[in-house]
Amino acid sequence: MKGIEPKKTFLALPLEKQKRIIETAASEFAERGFKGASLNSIVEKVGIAKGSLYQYFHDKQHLFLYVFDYGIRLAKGALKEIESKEISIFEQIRYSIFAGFRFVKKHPLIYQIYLKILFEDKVPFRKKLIGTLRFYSHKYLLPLLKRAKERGEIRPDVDLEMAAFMLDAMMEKMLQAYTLSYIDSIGLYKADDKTINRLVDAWIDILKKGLANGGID
Amino acid sequence: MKGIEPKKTFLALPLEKQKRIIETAASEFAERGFKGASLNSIVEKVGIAKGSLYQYFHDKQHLFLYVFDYGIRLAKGALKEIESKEISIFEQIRYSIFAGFRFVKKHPLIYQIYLKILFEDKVPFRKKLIGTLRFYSHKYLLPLLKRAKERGEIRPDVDLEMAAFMLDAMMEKMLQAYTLSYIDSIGLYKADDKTINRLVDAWIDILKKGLANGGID
Amino acid sequence: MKGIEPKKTFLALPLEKQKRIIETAASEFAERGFKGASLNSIVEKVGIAKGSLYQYFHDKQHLFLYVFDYGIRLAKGALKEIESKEISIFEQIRYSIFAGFRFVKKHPLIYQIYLKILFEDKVPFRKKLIGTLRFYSHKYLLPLLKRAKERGEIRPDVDLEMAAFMLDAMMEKMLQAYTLSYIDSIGLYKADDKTINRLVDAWIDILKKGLANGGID
Amino acid sequence: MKGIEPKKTFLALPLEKQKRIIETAASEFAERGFKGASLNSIVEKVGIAKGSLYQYFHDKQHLFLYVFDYGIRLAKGALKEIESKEISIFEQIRYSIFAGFRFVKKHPLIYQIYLKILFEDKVPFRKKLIGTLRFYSHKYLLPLLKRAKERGEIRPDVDLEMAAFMLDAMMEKMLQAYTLSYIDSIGLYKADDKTINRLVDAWIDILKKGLANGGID
DNA sequence: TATGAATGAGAATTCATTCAT
DNA sequence: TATGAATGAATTCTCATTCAT
Repeated sequence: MKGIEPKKTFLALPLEKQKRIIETAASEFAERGFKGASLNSIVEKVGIAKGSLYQYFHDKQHLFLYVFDYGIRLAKGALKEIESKEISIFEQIRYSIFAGFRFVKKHPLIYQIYLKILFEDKVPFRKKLIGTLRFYSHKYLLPLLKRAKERGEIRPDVDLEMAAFMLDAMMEKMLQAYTLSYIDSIGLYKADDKTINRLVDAWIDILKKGLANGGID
Repeated sequence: MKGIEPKKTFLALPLEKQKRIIETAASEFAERGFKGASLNSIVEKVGIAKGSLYQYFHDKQHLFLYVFDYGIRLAKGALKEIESKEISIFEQIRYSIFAGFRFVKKHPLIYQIYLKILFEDKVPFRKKLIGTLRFYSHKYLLPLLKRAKERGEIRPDVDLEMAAFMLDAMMEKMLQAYTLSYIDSIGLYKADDKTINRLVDAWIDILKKGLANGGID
Repeated sequence: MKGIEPKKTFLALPLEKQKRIIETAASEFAERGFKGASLNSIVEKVGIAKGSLYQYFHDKQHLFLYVFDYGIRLAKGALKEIESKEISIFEQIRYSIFAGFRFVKKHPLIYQIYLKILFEDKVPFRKKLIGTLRFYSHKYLLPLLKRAKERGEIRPDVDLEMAAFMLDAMMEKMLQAYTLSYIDSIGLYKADDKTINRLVDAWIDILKKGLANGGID
Repeated sequence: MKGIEPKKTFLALPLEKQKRIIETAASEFAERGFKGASLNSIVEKVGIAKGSLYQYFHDKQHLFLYVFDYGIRLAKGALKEIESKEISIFEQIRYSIFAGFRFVKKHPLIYQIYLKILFEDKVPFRKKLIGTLRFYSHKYLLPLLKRAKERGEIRPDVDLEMAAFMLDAMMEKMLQAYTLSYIDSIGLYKADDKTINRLVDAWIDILKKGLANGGID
């Protein structure tokens, strides 16, 4: 992605300070969205002067993009490993979901920012951002499913694109439920770890029945 | 729900004027989100004085909540009819989805507000909103599924809460795909009417295989 | 000139208050130029809230243009009467100069603003402004000279455009000298009223010798 | 002039570097005026650190004054040669004008700064600048005219101070017309080279008639 | 009850100046 | 001597909210 470089002043900062700034900013964006976030509030929390932030980032948008990009890099790493595992498609899906869970547990703000931006109109670069980060997207799921079909794990008459859409929907929803419950304990679905496990198992079960060759594998 | 009552002055207004105010506000909130929406802009479009708005609603948040509540009431109405239809659970689901489509087509702003607000702002505010919407999967879908199980349309070992969650996720994602493509042609999945139809068909098909008694049809 | 209307809120103000605002703004623009003028400073001097100024004028530029236009209207009036007087061209010139003097004495800030703007690049509308207000410009002087030539007051071989340019230069310089000395008593040319009178007389004298038919009238 | 000395560190710099700094600063001041000029922008263009500029000059104002003074010295040099020429006063004037033209063509920024500053900012600042420039009409023109009168080239009854003022005004206006048309084609008087030549000729002609001994040539 | 002018806190951003290295 | 990061006051402008009429 272009135009997300911070000024070199920022990169010259002690890593500890860089991190403090990014995480404070992430927390502000996560809580208030792009428009709502206040640079005033960020500098105050970090404990630097207003002008300093502008030594580090060209403007609010650049700061946001950098924080977001930082999140993207973290997220991409989290899913990489699974693709190559020699396990059935259903196991891959299960792993992916739990990789997602681990990710939002470790970096809750990043996913929150993603959720915030998803439907905020006036983030000028919204389309680009959404395209960049769909946690379990076509790009990730469809190849997985195709290979599974070739291996005979999925019935030949299954509409793979449909299946990818369905998986995406489910996985993202689960992530949302997990995140929300994790972050502010709204507990929409009483989504504690135990319940989540049960949901995932039940879902994989239905999936198998719906997609797998020969039904109950 | 508490705190969403407008002042009495608003309810004393001619219905036509009430409607004009709500719909203008809805359009502003849909376009700019809660924080971004400008009361200035609303009163200007409606053609009333700024002070008047404060005669009708205590503050911006109250106005927003009332508009949102208004949307909820519309949505509930749209689903009422289906519950009573004497058709299989899978047909009910199909009907529900298309009812949703018709709804967002008829009241695009309402759904947009919902999307905007889904992850916006401070927790207590959001909690109230989302809590309201759980009605869909728990109060609407779960009873539907329970009755279907009783009628033997669904395998006895299916985890109904899980299934409700799954249906909810799918329907919401479809609505999102439909709405987004409808509203600003982001078209994450190129979800034109034809594609949507195909998705729904394929999905109902998988659902049947996953949930229905008799397994692989 | 377009786009110089203040908001109606401003026009609804008591005339006394309108005047106080315009004159305070004029004084600020005169002292600091367009870029340098501070709205903060203006509202503080006037004793109104920062937001109020924005109820009156769309932005800094609109405020400036209004103040400037207000000056233009004053200036145009000051020169109108002379054109029609039944006196020799040299008397008309003398009258014009003193009309200018009276004007800058009465409205010193207006002329100062004009001088400020003359060479300030970043006033976006600079070209238009300069075109609008050249105190003794071609548009004003050339017709005067043409009629004088027709009446035989000026030698037929005089290049009128050149003469207009020359008159313009002289008159404007005199105005500047007068203004500067009047405003901050720099006294570039010890340009007190007496000296100014002597300068004007001597100059008209040279002019007659240079331009008039038959030399010494 | 007091207060325009740079710090010793600046004078210790290689001449080439001094020049680069002054000319870059001149270009910035010319383009944006005193208030508008950004030290950030200057140091960036020159390629030195911001702190360094403060090693060389006490502050922004000192830098500006030094740049301006540098221009004055250049201008004085340009006029030196003419004074000693053994030609009639009218020829000297003609030469002076064209010397001025050549100067603004060679150092357009210097003259622009002069124009910018002419009426800018607080009085004491300006007083210093304009005082400096009076040298032209009083220290340069007046002696020229006195000698011409002694040589009998000018009528004995001519008010020389007045004449100096007049010449000054004309020459400045011509320079302005020339510069403005040269710099940004505002072309108040469409003052292209040809027109300028015609203006100068016509003007010298009128001057002769107005000032010269023997009157109507 | 309706109005809309007034308010002032708060937004993002700029920039001359300082100072530790 | 040279550096450039840090500062914070100042800039223009927005907007929810109040309140006198």
